[in-house]
Amino acid sequence: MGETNTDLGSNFIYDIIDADIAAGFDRQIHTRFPPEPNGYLHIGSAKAIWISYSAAMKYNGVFNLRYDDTNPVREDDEYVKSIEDDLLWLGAVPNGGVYYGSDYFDQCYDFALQLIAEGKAYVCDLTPDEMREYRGTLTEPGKNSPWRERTVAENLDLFRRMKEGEFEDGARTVRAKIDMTSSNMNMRDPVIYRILHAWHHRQEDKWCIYPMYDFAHPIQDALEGITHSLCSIEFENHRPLYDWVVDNIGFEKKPHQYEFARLNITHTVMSKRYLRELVETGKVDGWDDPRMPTLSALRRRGYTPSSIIEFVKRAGVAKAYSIVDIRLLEYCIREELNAAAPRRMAVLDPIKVTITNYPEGKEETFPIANNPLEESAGTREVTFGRELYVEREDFAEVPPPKWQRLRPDGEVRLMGAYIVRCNEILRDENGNVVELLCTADLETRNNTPVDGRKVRGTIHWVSVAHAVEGKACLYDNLFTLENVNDLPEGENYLDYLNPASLAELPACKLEACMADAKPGERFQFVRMGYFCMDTKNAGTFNRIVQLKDSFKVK
RNA sequence: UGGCCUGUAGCCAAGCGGUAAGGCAACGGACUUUGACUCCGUCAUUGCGAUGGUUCGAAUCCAUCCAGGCCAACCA
Repeated sequence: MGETNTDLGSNFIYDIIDADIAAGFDRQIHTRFPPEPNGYLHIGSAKAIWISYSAAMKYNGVFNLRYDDTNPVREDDEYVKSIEDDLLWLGAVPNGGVYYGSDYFDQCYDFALQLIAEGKAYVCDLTPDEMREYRGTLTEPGKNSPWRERTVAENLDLFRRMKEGEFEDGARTVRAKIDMTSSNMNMRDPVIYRILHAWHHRQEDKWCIYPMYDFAHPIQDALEGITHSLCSIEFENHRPLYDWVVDNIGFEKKPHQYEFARLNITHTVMSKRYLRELVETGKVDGWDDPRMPTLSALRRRGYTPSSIIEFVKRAGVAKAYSIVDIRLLEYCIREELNAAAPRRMAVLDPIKVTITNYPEGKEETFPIANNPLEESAGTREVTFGRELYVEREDFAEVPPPKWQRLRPDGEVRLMGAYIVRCNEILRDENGNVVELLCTADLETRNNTPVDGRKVRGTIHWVSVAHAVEGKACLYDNLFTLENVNDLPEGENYLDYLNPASLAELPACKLEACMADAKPGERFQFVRMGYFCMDTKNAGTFNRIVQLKDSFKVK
């Protein structure tokens, strides 16, 4: 999955597979990623993808992409397209193929027929309310449906007529005949087929009955030859039903389900339902709004696939509920960009600097390394002149302890160019600093001072006459909730992750920016201490600058 | 208050009866023409949710308790 991710890491899924192999398991390892096409993939999806994909790769196995499209009213082709794009972007090539759960509807129907014929499933006429009543509660057993003992012939007839469209939505269901007294609610005669006259994005109007997830999923897995069906932990309670379906249909090669804890990240909303709500209510510009935790948004922000995979690997795979610090994600992109991304100098909040001993009209260029850590990145020529801008926060009139940057009567290195000394501060009528008058040590010219004195600080600068102006889009984190750290003791902030909280979603702010880029050159930059980085492959975490207005901001 | 799952540092996480890996974060310091990076150091001193027990020896086994997660859609 990308050259930087040949190391598949380790997790307990591998241990399970190792144990299977040690016990004589002789089938080729086969996994799958089964998203429902009802939204865009997000960084939590990346974890699920990585777990299944890496398990297949580690054992020279097979990895399928399968759209789990058994609920026609929620699914859409827009999502199908985006999912495949994002999956491929991550590098998780489905070497086993791309499938649709709905393509197995014929088999699902036949298997349901088979279960009915064997007396293992029946057509139930209970209304939803009645069914709820008969189901019992967490602490009380349910009771058998009055329709549970219908004859096989009658069940078969009814099911066929359900398929023919004879009945209204919800009028009847097909239920697996298991155990209404089970302590596992999923085993209390679960519905496996429902009537739903709806347009399916792929099957169109072919069907008016649809198999439920618990019935369709194990069938899909078995049919595709999946050996290890990996899913998140909320399906743990469904495993007995999964096995029931596999066993009672009588698949020879049985897939097995294993669960892992899903990914949570601090300050980040991962619920697809809420994400969709943000999109649909227009609180964000779309699924790829830079504030979203979707893969498409992260891509737009400049996160690389490998940095996301690295994050997922470092966060680990276990069954314990956890919330990973988003700073780990930021670390992963920082680590990668630091090694590879070309740099530019940039100034967001400019303060003018005039080099008083530098002749008016004169200009010269300095070669500056594009990436000091990577010689092959080469250099660029940056034009220097009498009038410059530097970052306002690189100057401190009253410097704090250990201050290394510009200060009154202090010296600082203009990166790649001269050492300058601040001699005078010019102010407006309100006393605000508007300009610094400096002198350059013209001997230094990108060298150390001839007298051997030490000048510690180094700051970015741009030439007033040559800097390229752009738009900066600044934002922090993904969804940041205000005062998250000030929540009452003992309260889980995830409780606050609801649409009401998200009303406070921070807006993207456009700010001016100047950089030593070429006119029209597109780049994002990341501030990491005091440097900037570029570009189409670069990413971000603390702040982003986009020189081109490549996305709209409300 | 039924069942299943989980509980190791601020955040993740390894550990699977032999004396607490690693990463992120944080904090010192060195280096530095990016206060970045890099480097060095500190960071669970009998402590692994708690309490008992078994054992020469327990984070690892047993019991009880506590805390958190999931489950009562004709969603996935």
